[in-house]
Amino acid sequence: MCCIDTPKKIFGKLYQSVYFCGVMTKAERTRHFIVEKAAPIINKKGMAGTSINDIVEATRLTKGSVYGNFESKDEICLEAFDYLAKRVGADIVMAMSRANSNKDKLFALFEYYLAVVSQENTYGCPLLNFGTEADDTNPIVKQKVNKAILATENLIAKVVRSGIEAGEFKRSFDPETFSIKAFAMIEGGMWIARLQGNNKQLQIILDSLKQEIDDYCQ
Amino acid sequence: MCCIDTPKKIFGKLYQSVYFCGVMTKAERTRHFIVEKAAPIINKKGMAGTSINDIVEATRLTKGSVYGNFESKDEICLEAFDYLAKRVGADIVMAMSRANSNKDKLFALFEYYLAVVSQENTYGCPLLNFGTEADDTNPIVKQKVNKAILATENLIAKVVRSGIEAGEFKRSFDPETFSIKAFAMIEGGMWIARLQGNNKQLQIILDSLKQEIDDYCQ
DNA sequence: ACCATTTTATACCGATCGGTATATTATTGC
DNA sequence: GCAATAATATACCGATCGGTATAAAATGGT
Repeated sequence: MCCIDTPKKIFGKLYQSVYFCGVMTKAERTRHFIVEKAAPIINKKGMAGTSINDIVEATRLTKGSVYGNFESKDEICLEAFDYLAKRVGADIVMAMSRANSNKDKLFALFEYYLAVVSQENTYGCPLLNFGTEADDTNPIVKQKVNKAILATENLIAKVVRSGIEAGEFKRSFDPETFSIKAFAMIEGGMWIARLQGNNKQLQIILDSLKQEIDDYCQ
Repeated sequence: MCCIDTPKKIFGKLYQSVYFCGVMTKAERTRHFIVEKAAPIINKKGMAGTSINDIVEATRLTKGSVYGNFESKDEICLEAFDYLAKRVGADIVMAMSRANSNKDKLFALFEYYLAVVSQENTYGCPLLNFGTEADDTNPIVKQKVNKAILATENLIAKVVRSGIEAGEFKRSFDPETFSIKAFAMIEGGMWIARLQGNNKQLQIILDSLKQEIDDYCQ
């Protein structure tokens, strides 16, 4: 589904890299390009902490060019969150799809988070970063994060449910409780890992979740 | 230890409220007053999202007056975090001290977080708010949050440990693992509660922690 | 290859940012 | 109560903020 565009020289500047679809118009591709470059910066420095100039520098475009494709900084932030959330969601589904049993799907989810937290240029979970900033300031982002939380929890609950139906897990394994608990532990654990600068506590948290799953296996 | 100062009229403006100690100099009291007013704003809007003007308006002082007491906005943010973290810590110790058994101390901790999350003008846990913003931008705040995390976890672990020694909990109850896990769940749970606008999931998370404690009681 | 349309760069806007010099006012030690 | 000191308000600084008008340049349909 993806294709690579030849980098274009405009006014002597090299400014585009990878596009997701060749049938996009120029404007759509540039919009996507801007979001792609802005998203990690916003995830790192926050919405309030990121200036248009940061985005201009990262894209190597100009302010007029950025505002030719977006109404406002706010719109860029919204699309940046959507982009990051969609990517995380896709990566999780991908990681889980490779596992065969439902237990292994849950374990794959844990491994994904463990891998992502130590990755360079990732700057932590976008749900946590955007969520904590938005909860008292930006109701639109807040609602988007809220939906993403519920979606992730539902994903976990669904796996547990199909594990029960497949006879893999005991019937006493409560999908809703576990999904809520596991998600809170993962987000809390990733937050701690980033602040501590290591995965020690996150590892303990994920091991504890794995233990709980094993206890519910039959 | 606390005393109430008569509100002072200066240039016709009423600008001071409650001080913690009467032997403070005027400057010390004003510093404290500024921190007291700024802290909830910074906790709500973030360090980058809060302007000096926000603090000027909240204190009803002037910019020159604020900068007469602080070197920079950064210094205010640091003291605001210290103030909030210290207050949370003191409230937790207070809540726990009223309980007799170690189990009840842990339950009291949970109740504290449950109460705080629905409180007006609280704007969520300062550790989470400052921590997520600081982790990629402000190493000093990052370290402060880091220390506060460890302190809280140690507090939990200590209660579990003395519960084991008192014969209240089984020896299989691991203090370190539980404290890490419980803290991640609480922070994650509070974060979710604030975004969802209700305590439903936090309640489930805390109930799950209580269940685990009960399972380790003998 | 041309021309209408889209997209870009330049230059600029008023507002606000964090921060400061200074004069005025309040406090404090005596 | 007075002088020395501390704390405050006013006015202002350059830089940067988010955003825009406009003209030049690139794109795309024919």
